[in-house]
Order: sequence, then structure tokens, then C-alpha cells
Amino acid sequence: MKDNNDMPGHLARRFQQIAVAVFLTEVGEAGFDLTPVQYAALATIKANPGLDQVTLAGLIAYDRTTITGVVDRLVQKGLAERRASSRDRRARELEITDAGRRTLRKITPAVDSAQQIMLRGLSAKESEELMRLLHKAIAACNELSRAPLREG
Amino acid sequence: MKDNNDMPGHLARRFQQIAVAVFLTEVGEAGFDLTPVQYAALATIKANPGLDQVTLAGLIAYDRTTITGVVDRLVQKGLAERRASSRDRRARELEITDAGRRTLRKITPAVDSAQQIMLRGLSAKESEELMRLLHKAIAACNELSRAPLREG
DNA sequence: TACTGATAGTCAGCATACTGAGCAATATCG
DNA sequence: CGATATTGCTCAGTATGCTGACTATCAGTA
Repeated sequence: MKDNNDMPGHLARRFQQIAVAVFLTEVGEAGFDLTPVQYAALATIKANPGLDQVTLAGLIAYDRTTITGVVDRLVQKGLAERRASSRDRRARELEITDAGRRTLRKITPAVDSAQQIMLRGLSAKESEELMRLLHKAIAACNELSRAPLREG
Repeated sequence: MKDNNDMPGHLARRFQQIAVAVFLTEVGEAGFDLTPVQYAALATIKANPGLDQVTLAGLIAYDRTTITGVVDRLVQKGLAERRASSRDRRARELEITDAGRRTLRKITPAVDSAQQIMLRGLSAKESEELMRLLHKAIAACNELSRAPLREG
């Protein structure tokens, strides 16, 4: 029988599990309390001031029901603001706060370090190839999850 | 600024997200109600009759606090049994049931199909290379998560 | 303008994953 | 043998992710 550990789905789960653990360790040791998901959301809000939650979700491939809680926690930590949109009363405009900007700036070394650690078993060439293959596989399946990537 | 979508951690999350969605779709369309996590646990119980929960968790790199709920659901669905161990009264011996064996046998085509779909963007060579690189990266970080792989 | 459909957001419920704590039982060592 | 450490398991709490349902609002059209 085929071993679980030879199935791409199982490897995907395990790599993600390690990626999260490494991220939390590095960021935690740097003195910050931010999850990978919260980090990606905050960085995307900073890069797209005033965007609404659905757009934010699309840019990082989160489900719209997940983004609510993530933004809740960013707001609660004082890193982002959620305002009613003037043009569309259904939508919420998101903005990063000064504290959020400060956090992003200071947290960068820990985030970079985490990305390196999770690839420490691979050479530079292999790392690049892994990223390329993941990108390609993901692109071909983008529409198969409820939360596909929606680029600007 | 570096795009989130160029960070290995983000790609890991997205690939896992797609892998789960594809698995659930294929298995669901085949008429089964089993998650990827439950499938891996059930297959491992079948391959290692009478194993305890900690060993099971180690074989598939699950956290010990997660395995409790997973086994709960397998037992509740009638696919596995949880018995007190005679040798160690702390431990629970796990066994697959006949229904579990039947389910595993019938679900295999859907599981295989899911593994193929999530790699549909890659050639056979590329798929193999992706698996190799994931394996290598994971092996080098095995101890960095709370739930490392513990082989027999 | 009234109807219809689509969209933004939220909520309840379920299934992973983790932290940290705790209980019961076993193993080990002085 | 008895104190101590370790181990197997569970639980409470928190954070993703998802399904499906719901409200409020907007857009397009008859």
C-alpha cells in the first residue's frame, strides 16, 4: 500500500504545518504576536489602502468568512482600522494604522528568517525550483477552492 | 515590497488549501464523508493494527491533542474502534472495523484521483520533483513543529 | 419605478491545529 | 521501596478554514 507520506496532499499539509510553526517561533522570539495569516492580511492592507474585505480576501486567497475574524483581530490589536465605505454602504474600507506600519517594519527580519528556515534543507536552486513548482501547481487549481486568488 | 505570493509559507498554505478542497470534492462525489486527516488516520490504523494514539499521531505527524478528536469522529462513524490497552492502562488500542476496511477499499479511486488533480498543472517529471523537494524540505524541519513525524 | 439578481458582510456550526494545563499510570533511579 | 520523571490521554481556549444561511445593499432591467 502507498504510504501516506508519499501523497502530495499529505506533504502539503506537513509543509504548511512546519511553515506555520517556524513563522510563529521566529516572530514570537522577536517579540511579536502575529500569525502568518494576520501578517499577510496586514501587509496587503498596507499595500492597498482603503480596500474592502472581499478584495483583501481575493488578493491572498482567503475565504470571505475567514477574513472577518482575521480583520477583527487586527483591529482589536490596533494594527488596522475598519471604516464604513462612503460609496457602498455594504462594504468596509480597511486602513493600516501607524502601529500596524511600525509592526510590519520591525517584524520583517523575523518573517524573512522564517522563510529561510523552512527551506533550510534545500539549496538555493532547489528552493527556487520548489517555489516555481508550487506556483505552477497552484495556478492550475486556482478555481478549485472556495477562496481562489483574485489579482488586482 | 515582496509579494505575499512569493513567500514559501504562503505557497504552502495555498497548496494545502487546494489539496483539501480537491480531496473533499472527489471523495464527496464518490459518496463518502471523510476528511483528508481522517483518511490518513484510518489508513494508518489499518496498516498498524492495535497501535495507540500517540504512535498513530507520530506516524502521520499530527498533534496528540488533535488525534483525540479525529479518532472520536472515526469511532462515531463506525470506521474504527478504541479499546483500553491491557498492557498499559493509560493507552488506547485502535483497530479498524469491517466498515472501515470497506470504506478504505472503495474510497481509493477518489483519493488517487484527488492526488492527480492537485498536480494537474505539472508534468510527471515536475510532479516527482515537487514531491522530492517537499520531502527534503520537510525532513530538514521535522523537529521544528510540535507534531514531528515519528517513523516506526 | 418595481422586480430580480448579484454582492458585501456576518453568523452558526463543524473540523483541523496549536498552547498550556491537568490526571492517571508507568518507568526509572537512588 | 519510594520519590521523581515520564508518558498517554484529555480538556479548555484560541485561530484558521470551510458550508450554508441570512441581512443589507446595490445594479440592471422590464
